[in-house]
Amino acid sequence: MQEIAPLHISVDCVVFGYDDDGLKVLLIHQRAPEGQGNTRIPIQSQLPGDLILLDEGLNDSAARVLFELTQLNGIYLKQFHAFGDPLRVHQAKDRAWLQSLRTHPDQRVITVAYFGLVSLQDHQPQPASFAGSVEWVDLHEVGPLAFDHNDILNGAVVALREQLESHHISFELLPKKFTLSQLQGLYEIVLDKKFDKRNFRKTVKRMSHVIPLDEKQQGVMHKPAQLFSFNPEQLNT
Amino acid sequence: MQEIAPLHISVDCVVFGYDDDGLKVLLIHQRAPEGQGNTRIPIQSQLPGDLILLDEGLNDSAARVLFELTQLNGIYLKQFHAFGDPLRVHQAKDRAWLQSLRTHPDQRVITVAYFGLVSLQDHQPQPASFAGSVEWVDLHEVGPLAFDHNDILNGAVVALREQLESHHISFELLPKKFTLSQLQGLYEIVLDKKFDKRNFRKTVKRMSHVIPLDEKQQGVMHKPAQLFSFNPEQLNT
DNA sequence: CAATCTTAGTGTAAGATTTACACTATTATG
DNA sequence: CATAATAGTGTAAATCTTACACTAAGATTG
Repeated sequence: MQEIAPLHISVDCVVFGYDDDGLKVLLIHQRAPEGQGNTRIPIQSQLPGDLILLDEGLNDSAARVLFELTQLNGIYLKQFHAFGDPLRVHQAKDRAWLQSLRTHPDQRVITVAYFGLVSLQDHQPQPASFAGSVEWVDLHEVGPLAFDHNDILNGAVVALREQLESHHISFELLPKKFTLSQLQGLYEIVLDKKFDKRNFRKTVKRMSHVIPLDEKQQGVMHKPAQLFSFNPEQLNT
Repeated sequence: MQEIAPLHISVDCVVFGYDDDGLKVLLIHQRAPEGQGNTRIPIQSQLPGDLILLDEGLNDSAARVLFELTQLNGIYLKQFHAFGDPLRVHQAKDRAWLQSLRTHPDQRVITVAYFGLVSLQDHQPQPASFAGSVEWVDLHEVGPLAFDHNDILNGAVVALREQLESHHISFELLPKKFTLSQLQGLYEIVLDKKFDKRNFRKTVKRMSHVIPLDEKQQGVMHKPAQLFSFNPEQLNT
């Protein structure tokens, strides 16, 4: 019987953050390891991710890794695809970084990718990481990333679009109390498509999981909007 | 730096086969290994799957493993989920089988699951396998499977339902030339839902990738139906 | 306190899509 | 040539979607 060499498995998280300013992704800017002046490591950005532990489930691993790298905790995380090209971590631009970090830098790594959703108003927007600086980057301003992380990001955007309407996940990106204009803005930015205000509101009123509150927006220099919230009881209808 | 033990990775394939008789799944019936009378191995059915090779991409691996186990070749295969519960291959019912088969039977295995689609009329319906007998089992008659394969199967059914309408994959399950009644029957069985014949046909006529042929059904003891085919050029519209 | 700025909030009519529904047509068979 | 079995077709009502423009409420400024 053929002996099969074992491989490494990682998780990578594409965390989307939303506020009135737009849709962001959480990236880690690699930091050159200290005391290694000899190797010139090109500094790149990458998605938060790491190898999974020996007895850890995939979902648990994604939550742990994300917390360790970014301090984000308890957010919505959903697996969307496994990436396993044998050469996905073997491009020249990535070798030096891996050599500074891993005991087996040439080992093939298969990654299970998750997308996560966060309201930037309800979470600290600038978490810090020991592995490098962490920042929210506008989706349209993401440049070339390490490894195959641009592919992973693109896959996450597709998954987000597909699930926004079918899976009632928009509330993960909004503050607990939100206005209908915020909800509409979210849809417009994620789906890259304009909606008519009146028609959008008609549609929302048919959704039983969006419930109006007896409360108004405060501190805005215009007519304050009514606030709404999602009813978690009805999210799976 | 913490040393991370490498893990095993497998692929598992949920192959759906369709004919006028209904929707089937391809299962492998485990065969007790020869010359090992001492261990009582409970014989179970399972999905075709195996460990991936060291330098093999995930999609390639799924195609290879499926071919090796079932002789099926060149069929539509799509990844839909990775299953990684640390205990997914460690239930009592599965230990004996793995011990007869693997050099490291206690090693954790993460599996990347694919669903496949096949027209039973266009493929040999009873492929043979060295690992055991292979059979098409009606979806409603699938009993308890080895490992977590019932979970994987359920996930595949959900993925198939979600993608049938949005991704134009129905033609993978039908013969190259098919009648509108066959197409309707496929939708009814996969989505578990009845359609009105006239309304269904109106909808299909709006699909530019379903093209009528100048040909009729033969050998049926009733009015022969017109045949249609899918235009692969327009499948991504 | 009046004027202005800014976004919130609302209804209707036309067009498009979806739904419900029943009979005739064509071939094979006995 | 009668029967059995499925193919194939149209219309009217109901529903959903779309396009579209003005008034309302509060904050700010002069």
